[in-house]
Amino acid sequence: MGRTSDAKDKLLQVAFDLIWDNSYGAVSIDQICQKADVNKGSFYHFFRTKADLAIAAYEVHWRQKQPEMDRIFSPQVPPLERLSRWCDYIYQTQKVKAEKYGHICGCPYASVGVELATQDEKVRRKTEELIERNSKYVESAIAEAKREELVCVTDPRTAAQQVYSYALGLLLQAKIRNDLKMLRNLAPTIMKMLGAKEVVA
Amino acid sequence: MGRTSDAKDKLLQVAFDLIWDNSYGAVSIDQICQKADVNKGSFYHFFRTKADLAIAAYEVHWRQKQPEMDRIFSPQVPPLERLSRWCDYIYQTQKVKAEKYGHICGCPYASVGVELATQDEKVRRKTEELIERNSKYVESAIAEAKREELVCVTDPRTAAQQVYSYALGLLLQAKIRNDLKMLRNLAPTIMKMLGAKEVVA
DNA sequence: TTGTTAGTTGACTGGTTGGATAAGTTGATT
DNA sequence: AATCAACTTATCCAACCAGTCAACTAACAA
Repeated sequence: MGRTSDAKDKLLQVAFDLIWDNSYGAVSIDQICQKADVNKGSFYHFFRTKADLAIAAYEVHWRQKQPEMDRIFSPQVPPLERLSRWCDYIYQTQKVKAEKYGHICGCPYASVGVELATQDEKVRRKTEELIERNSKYVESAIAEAKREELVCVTDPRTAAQQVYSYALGLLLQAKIRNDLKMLRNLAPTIMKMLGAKEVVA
Repeated sequence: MGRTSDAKDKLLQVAFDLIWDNSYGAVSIDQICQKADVNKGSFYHFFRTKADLAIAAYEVHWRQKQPEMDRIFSPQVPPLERLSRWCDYIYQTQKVKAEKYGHICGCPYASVGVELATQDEKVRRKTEELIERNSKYVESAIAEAKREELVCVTDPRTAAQQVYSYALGLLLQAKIRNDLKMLRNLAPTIMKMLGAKEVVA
C-alpha cells in the first residue's frame, strides 16, 4: 500500500456542510478544496466531478446518521413515541444548525434534490433513495402503531407518505421563512393526522 | 418619452421559465439574454442584478396567475370545492409542465426559495411573501368551510398552514421522484386532514 | 534498500461568469 | 423637424470556473 491521508474524508465532510449551508450551485470545487485544506489535484484524484463528490458526501452523511435513526426508532420504544422522538430530533438538528449558521438550513437531501432534480439524474436518484430510506422508519412506526390500534389509519404506507410530505413541507417553509418556531407544530400535527388516540410526551 | 420595447417583458418571461425548469444557480444572465434575444447591455438597462430580475420575474408571474387563483377560489364556489379545484389546478399545471419539459418542475416559488433562502435575503423575503399570498386563499376557504360546519378544525389559520405544508411537501417529493401520480393524492388527503364531512367532486 | 503504490502539489489551460460602458439608434412629444 | 429620454449594440474585463498534468513524496513490502 502507498501512503494514507484523510483528504477524502475532509472533502466529503466540508462539501456536505457547505452545500447544506448554501446550495449546490453556489458552492465551487475551489471553495470546497480551500475549506478542506486540500489541493485541487487531490480532489480530482478522489472524485471525477462535483456531482460525484456530492453523492458520496450524502451517502457518508446518511451512514453517520443512521445509528441515531435506529436509536430513535428502536423497537424498544412504543411506536408513537418513536415518531415524537423523531420530531424532537428534527427540531434539535435544525436548532443547532440555525444557531451555528444564523439561518434555518432545512432538509439537506430535499434541498439538493429540489435544486438538481431536473438537471442531474444521478443526484436526483440519490436524493430519492435517501428520502425513501428515511420515510421507511416512519412507515414501520405507523404500521406498528396500527397493529397496536393506537392510530386510526387504513394503509400505513399511504399514511407515512402523508406524514413525511407534511414534515418536508414544514421544513421547507421553516427554511424559507427562516423561522424555527414553525417546527414545534410537527409532532402534534402528525399525531392528529394519524388520528392518534392520545398525545404522547 | 423615448422609444418602447418588449425586451424587459421577454427577459422576465424567459428568466422565470429557465429558472423554473432548471434552477437559479444553473441559469446565467448570458443564457437568459440569449434565449430572450436581448443584448446584455439591455439587460443591465432594465435590471441591476440577476437577483433583481428573478424577484421581478416572480412578481410578474404571480400577477399573471392571480386572476386564475381568484377564479378558483371564487366566493361563488362552495369552500371545499375551491380546495379541490385548487388541487386540480396544481395537478394540471404540473402535468403540462412535465409534458413540455420531460420532468416534474415543482413549485417555482418554493424551489427558488429553498435554493436561495440562506444566501439572498431579498429573494428569501420575496418567496416568503409569494407563499403567504398563496396560502391566504387556502386559509379563507377553510375558514368559510368551518363557518358552514363542513369541516372539523379548531383554528383555520393553523389548518391552512398544515394543508399548505402538505401540498408543498408533496410537490417537493413529486419533483424529486419525478412522479406525477403522487399529486393525485392531494385532494383526498387534504379533505381527510380537514375532517371534511363528505368528499367533494 | 529498493520498487511499487497511493497520495500530493500547484501551476496551467481555456472557457464562462457577472458586471460595466461608450457610442450609436429610435421614436414619441413638442 | 428638433429634442432627448429610452433603448440597443458591440465590446471589454477581471474574476472565477472546472478540469489537466507532470513532477514530487511518503508509506509499505520484498
